[in-house]
Amino acid sequence: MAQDSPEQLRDLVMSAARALRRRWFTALEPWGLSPHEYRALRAIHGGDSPRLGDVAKALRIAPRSATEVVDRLEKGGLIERIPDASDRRAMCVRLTAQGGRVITELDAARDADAAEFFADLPAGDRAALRRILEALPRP
Amino acid sequence: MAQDSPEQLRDLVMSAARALRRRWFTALEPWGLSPHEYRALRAIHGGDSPRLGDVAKALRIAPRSATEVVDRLEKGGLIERIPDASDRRAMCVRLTAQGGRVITELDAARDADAAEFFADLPAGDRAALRRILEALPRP
DNA sequence: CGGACTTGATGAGGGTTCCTCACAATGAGG
DNA sequence: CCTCATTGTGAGGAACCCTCATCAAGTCCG
Repeated sequence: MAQDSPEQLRDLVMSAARALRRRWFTALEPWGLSPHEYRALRAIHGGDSPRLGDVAKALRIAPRSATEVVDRLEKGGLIERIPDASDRRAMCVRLTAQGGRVITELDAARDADAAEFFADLPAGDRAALRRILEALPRP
Repeated sequence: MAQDSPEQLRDLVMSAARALRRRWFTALEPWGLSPHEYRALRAIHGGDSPRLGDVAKALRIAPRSATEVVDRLEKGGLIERIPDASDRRAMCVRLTAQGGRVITELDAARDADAAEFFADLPAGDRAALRRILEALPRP
């Protein structure tokens, strides 16, 4: 019998990821943000007023596409463009007060959802899951 | 210390899924199919000459969008539209001989890739991973 | 210094993939 | 028959990504 076959494990991993992603989408809805915009907001939050080009690198998209994501976030009042002090060609991006609030709320919602998702897992299983997943090939 | 925290587990699951998805995408390239087209091909293969509407349901997309996916696959010679015997409004979709060959090859490549991905995992860890992932909430 | 090349963001235009809405053909029920 | 629902699809649009061209500004080098 092909118990614990690689195909089965792959499907289980993908299924768990899909469930997480779907929950995340749903949790994101009240804020009117797409997953991609959240990712950008997060990159800007973590990157300490990064340039547009840095945002593009963080999101692995073309610089031109970063302009569009930043446009949307700026239109929503979550971030603002500010000139780079050391290079007058470049624009930096930074969270507004509202953007800071939103990302705090979103991170909390995301963590709460993760806690709920793994709630029924005993401590031993959590440790095993972490150890096993960490042993898998990196992207 | 927040060891084995839900957030960490979530990130690990997502990371493993991302790695699998990226490998899959790369493996798919030689056939010139997008992941979505592969999924459609699979749904058609498994669905025994389903209607366009059934394909849409299986892929969780709007019927209008199923038309487009089916258009592309038909253009590539992998499937063909045939009239529904019992309802003259409806069109059914079925694999061509080439489509059958392609999906056989793709499934084999996908399974081989999964085997490689989980190759270094001991049997005990495989069993534990399966058991733990199966215990998680379903989508 | 001053010209040549590079680099940062963005306008213009295009492709993919999804959507909603409208519609013609067909089926189903009074 | 005469509605009313359903099936696939044309039309048109939104989101998201791309490349290429452009302009301003930095950098390099004789």
